[in-house]
Amino acid sequence: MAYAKKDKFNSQDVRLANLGKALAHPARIAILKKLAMKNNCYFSEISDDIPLADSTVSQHLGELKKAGLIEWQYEPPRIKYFINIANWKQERKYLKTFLKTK
Amino acid sequence: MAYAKKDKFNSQDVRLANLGKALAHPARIAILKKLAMKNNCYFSEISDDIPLADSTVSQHLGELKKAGLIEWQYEPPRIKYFINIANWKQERKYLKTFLKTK
DNA sequence: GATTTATTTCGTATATTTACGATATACGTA
DNA sequence: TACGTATATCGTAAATATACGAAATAAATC
Repeated sequence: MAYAKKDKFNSQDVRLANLGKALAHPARIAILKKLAMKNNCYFSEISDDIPLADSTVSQHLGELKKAGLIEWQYEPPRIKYFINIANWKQERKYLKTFLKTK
Repeated sequence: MAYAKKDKFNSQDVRLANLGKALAHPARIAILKKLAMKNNCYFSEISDDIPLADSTVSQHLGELKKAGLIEWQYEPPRIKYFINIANWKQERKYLKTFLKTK
């Protein structure tokens, strides 16, 4: 397995890399910016802004969920998305500490 | 889809995503941390710390060069690496502005 | 000129990411 | 129960990232 050696990395470094990965696509940056500005958004409000198919936007939202950066709530027939403030603050703090060491 | 989806992404978002990409692997995080701590390092000092083949470490250094985050100097028969302070500060500022909007 | 040392580049295999359309699901409403 | 709306998931193709060892490169030294 090509990636077995990744296990040998420092867990702090893995964590920062995972955050980097979450931010590594302009669609995901745009989603986070929009959620930050509006506090919360329905899926369609997000996908209207992103030049990709709805299914792809949904996939990017999935990445942000996986990274713990966003949460969602059913509001039938729609779904409301918002930033997971606690996690975001935590990650941001982590990242800031890293940025400071330079 | 209310709007045309062929529009390109915002260049600011692309730039942030590129920074995220540069930070999206633990080896690259580890390299940056080490360079920050020691100010500069020879290739071998870096690769000794990273659980990957030398050629792969070189590849990761290439990614960091491409992102403009590091510079190097030939010091035969070795190569000294160091952080590109000006660019790093610029990118960090960019990222911090993004982080603040949350 | 040949050898040694340090590092990069090449060739290539495999994994992961990104993208789309089609289909499925969940739920309110007729 | 059937239908419409909003969104997710599936299947899959194409692009990109990651990893390694082998070979190439560059400069110092023998």
